[in-house]
Amino acid sequence: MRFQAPRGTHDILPSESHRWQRLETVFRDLSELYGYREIRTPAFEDYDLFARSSGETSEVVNKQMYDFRDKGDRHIALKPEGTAPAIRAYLEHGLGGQGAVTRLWYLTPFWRYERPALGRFRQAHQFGLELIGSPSPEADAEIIEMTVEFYRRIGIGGLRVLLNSIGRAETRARYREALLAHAASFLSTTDAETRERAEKNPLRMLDSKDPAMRAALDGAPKVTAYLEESSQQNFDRLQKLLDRAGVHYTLAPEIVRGLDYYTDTVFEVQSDDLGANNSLCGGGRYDNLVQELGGPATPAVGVGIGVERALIVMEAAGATIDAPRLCVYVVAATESARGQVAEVARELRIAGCSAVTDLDGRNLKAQLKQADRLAARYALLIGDDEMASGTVTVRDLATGEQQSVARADLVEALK
RNA sequence: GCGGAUGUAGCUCAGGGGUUAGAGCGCCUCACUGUGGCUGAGGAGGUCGUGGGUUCAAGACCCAUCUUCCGCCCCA
Repeated sequence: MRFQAPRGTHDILPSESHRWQRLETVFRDLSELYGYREIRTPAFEDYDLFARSSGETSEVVNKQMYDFRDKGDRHIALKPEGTAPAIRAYLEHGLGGQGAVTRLWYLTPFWRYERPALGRFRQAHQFGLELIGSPSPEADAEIIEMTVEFYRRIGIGGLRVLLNSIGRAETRARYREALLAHAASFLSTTDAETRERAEKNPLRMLDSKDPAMRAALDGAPKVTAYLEESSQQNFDRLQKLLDRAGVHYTLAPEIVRGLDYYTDTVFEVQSDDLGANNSLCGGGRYDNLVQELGGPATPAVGVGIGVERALIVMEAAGATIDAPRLCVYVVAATESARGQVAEVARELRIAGCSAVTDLDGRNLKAQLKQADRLAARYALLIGDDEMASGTVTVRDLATGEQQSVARADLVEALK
């Protein structure tokens, strides 16, 4: 029996893990620059945490959760997103203190039971930012600016940043009715599935790919026309702040997001290199979530950035990341030198120089071949001659040039 | 959950009922017993995704199932 990784999951192999490491470093450095601190939450949580936060009728909760009963009959779910666990931990440990603004970042796997396609997996990863405790558009701008800066730093700038405001919960309820009323005649002629979906979440109609639906929504009221005064003011202010920060964005009334907890600002970054799943990241403001999860009324804003999707777009954009190179391969040119080879390798590693040696008694040629394959910068040859003279032969594997270096000077010579 | 394509060597793929299943790349050995890459010669490596069926005969045809890929839905 040969096993395979479960459907929709992937091994990250040595040939690509350095790309992941690079993205992680960029994101971590950026987050810390803005004063965010890392939070790590468990892989699984109480099922109800997600049911309550994302909305019982949302797709994620409805059909995409990996949930199960554990041996203590607890209803558990693998996390399908990162925000709810972060807020749960924030509340559980009183991170907000007496109303302080809290900045959190994380890197987390998440799980959704979906049919795999381009950029869509059953286990994926996301970088997340949560800025908790500020109602100001300045906070929204900070999150969006960081997101755009992240993409710039990994070499995929110039992406579509789509921005919208969906207002407060009450606003949205009124807007939903208006939208349903506009589409009523179309919905009465369409299939049951489409109708059901529309009634469950009318806003979803807005980003439908179905041409008939799009036609039916032609001339439909815009959510921005329903915004309350404070929402509109904040939205205007956010746009000014983004302009000032040099962030290019497009107003996109069709961006509504799939999770119920969003309020006012929502945004998304898209790319054409992702096929049907063109969303690179998604975020927005969620002013009711903290309270819904049992905390004090606390405004917050955040973003989830898809790691796999960022990598796909980087690949398509030709943004390459060099694999780390081995510094030296220490070769035993004669059998009697094997002890010395191990000793030299150990010294070099202490000095911070990566070193590999042959373990299986292979001959000189085979060892050099290994050195070549591992893309080592230098092969260090040690044989009877070198041992007699207390030297090491340093061979530059790119040029083939060799020079004899005294063992005492070796670390210095390799710098 | 629905639709389409797909699975043969480590990798990329050919073979479309008839001997012992092939190629390129990669790997190992030798030419070259203290020198990698280039060249030449030789070699290893396959339950043809899995299970059933049809047939004198199945890698090939049929059914089921799983994977991967793409689309729908949805989203990162």
